[in-house]
Amino acid sequence: MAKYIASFMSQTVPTRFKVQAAVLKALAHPTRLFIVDELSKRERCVCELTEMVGSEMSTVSKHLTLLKHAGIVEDDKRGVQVFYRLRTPCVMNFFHCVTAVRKDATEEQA
Amino acid sequence: MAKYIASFMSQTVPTRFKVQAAVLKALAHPTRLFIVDELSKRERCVCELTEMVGSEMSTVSKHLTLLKHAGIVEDDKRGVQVFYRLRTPCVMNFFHCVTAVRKDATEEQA
DNA sequence: CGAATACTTGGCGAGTTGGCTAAATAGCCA
DNA sequence: TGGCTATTTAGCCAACTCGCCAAGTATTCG
Repeated sequence: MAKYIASFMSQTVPTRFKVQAAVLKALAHPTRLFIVDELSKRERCVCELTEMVGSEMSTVSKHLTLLKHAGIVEDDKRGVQVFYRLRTPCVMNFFHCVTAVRKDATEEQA
Repeated sequence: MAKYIASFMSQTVPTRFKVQAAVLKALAHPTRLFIVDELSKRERCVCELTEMVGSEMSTVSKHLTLLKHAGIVEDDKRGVQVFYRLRTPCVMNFFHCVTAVRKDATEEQA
């Protein structure tokens, strides 16, 4: 039965959802959310973020690379340091909405 | 060095980011975004969603369970069918913002 | 009751993630 | 040049994800 419906659509799950999911996936990690939150205040170099996060610099660097590929942050090498900043302040809107979902859930759900 | 900074915070990456990341993680899948988009229009039973998605019902059911645990949808058994609907219409705000991030990224990035 | 429908759960396998350590790379300065 | 600092890359491994199929549960109906 699913086959008939599917045949009506060029793809069962449209590309736009894949693209959006990729962005959400990039944000869906506590450390990366923390980084994004910090970068919403001001730009930071990798070493500063590493201190704040409290894991290995290589790990933080990987998180930043991932955020960069998702189009969420951009980098800027100055001397020996690499500074990261948010590309889209809009990203911060997520936080309010996500909190709302969560609050709702904990209030009403068992 | 990271240890000194970390010691100032009760946790290096606060709990609120873990909670928010969990919600984002639940949304970070093409099929689940598709389902959320459909449910933003009207409630649907599992069999309807299964047809639209085009995978096994067991797979769709698992996605729905995951969304339910994240507090994004709620279910309602009526007879032999289970209807799902969004708990928070707010979730749809994500879509506009995520699209903005993506558009930005593809325009400016190589 | 037994059969059919709608759904959920369990288990398996391929692929991905996220942390670490170690090694490579890049820029600065003596 | 060599040495130091900042960062990225590579390689490893345990844990998790997501698809499928098969089996289990629940509700309706004859």
